[in-house]
Amino acid sequence: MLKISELGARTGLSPHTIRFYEKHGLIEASTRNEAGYRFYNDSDVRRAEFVKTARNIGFSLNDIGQLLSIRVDKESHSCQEVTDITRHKLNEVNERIAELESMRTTLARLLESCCGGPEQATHCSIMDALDNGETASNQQAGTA
Amino acid sequence: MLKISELGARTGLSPHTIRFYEKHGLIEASTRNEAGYRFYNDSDVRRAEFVKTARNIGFSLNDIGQLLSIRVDKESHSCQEVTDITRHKLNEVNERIAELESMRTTLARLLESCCGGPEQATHCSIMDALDNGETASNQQAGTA
DNA sequence: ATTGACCTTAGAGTTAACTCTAAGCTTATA
DNA sequence: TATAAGCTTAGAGTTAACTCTAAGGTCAAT
Repeated sequence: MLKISELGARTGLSPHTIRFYEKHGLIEASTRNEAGYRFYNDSDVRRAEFVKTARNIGFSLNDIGQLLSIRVDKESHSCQEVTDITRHKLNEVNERIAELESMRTTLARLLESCCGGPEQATHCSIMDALDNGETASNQQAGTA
Repeated sequence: MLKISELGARTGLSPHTIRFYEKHGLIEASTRNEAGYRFYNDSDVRRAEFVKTARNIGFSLNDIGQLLSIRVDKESHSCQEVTDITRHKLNEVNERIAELESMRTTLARLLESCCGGPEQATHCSIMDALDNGETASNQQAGTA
């Protein structure tokens, strides 16, 4: 039976975070001593490790709550429910990557266009581009 | 001279957001009428459009504040200051993309491993993987 | 018995970037 | 002249996931 700081050492979560997760129904201490101290048995530890793993992968606490409710009663849930959650997360991740890649393209183009030196920014091509409303989907060509 | 809702239509920002940006020093209305209504001249509009462009690219409001302080006095700032801000943002974006790609790899692997069907989740390979602490940097091979 | 480390709770604070509300003027339209 | 649409302010609420604080009780070691 582990105390909260020991569970923290085991999982890499702080005691604060463990209590926070408990408040949100993700982790529980199945026993307490007379003084109210939390004690975690093997099953509690495995659940906490599940939470940490899912968190590392990038699932939100809300997603993890859904995965846990499947985990405690697998017979009543299907693989499809699990893949739905996973696929939904993958879609979110893909969308976010696409946004960031668009930003990356624009930022890289801006950096290429500017000398980056100690010159006054009076004719800085990055400032010009921002003034001219240039974004990823809107590259100006030439000098009009 | 545009009223706040007209500037909103021009930039795609809501009046609420424009006031919020004003509170943070990003946008200003250089004149007000007797009743206190904001009016935006051409220079104000260009500044607001600069803000919107920078925002679209992905700069934070804090970054934009720095870019604006260069913009209003370009002679006192160098191209290097501009590229420093840009490069820093690009680094952030690259780091975040790397994290998300790691998540994507793991999520895709999980999805491939699971049938995704109406079967009970009792032996779901995604649930098993989460129980076994599998992450992007930690692929288990075989059945040990 | 004392000290220090650790535990408890409720609740507030953090961050970013909005978003909304309430109460009350002002302006434009019919 | 109504009336609706739009403007003003200060300030509160939202979201996610923590993170910290205060005030106090407990436990292990000396």
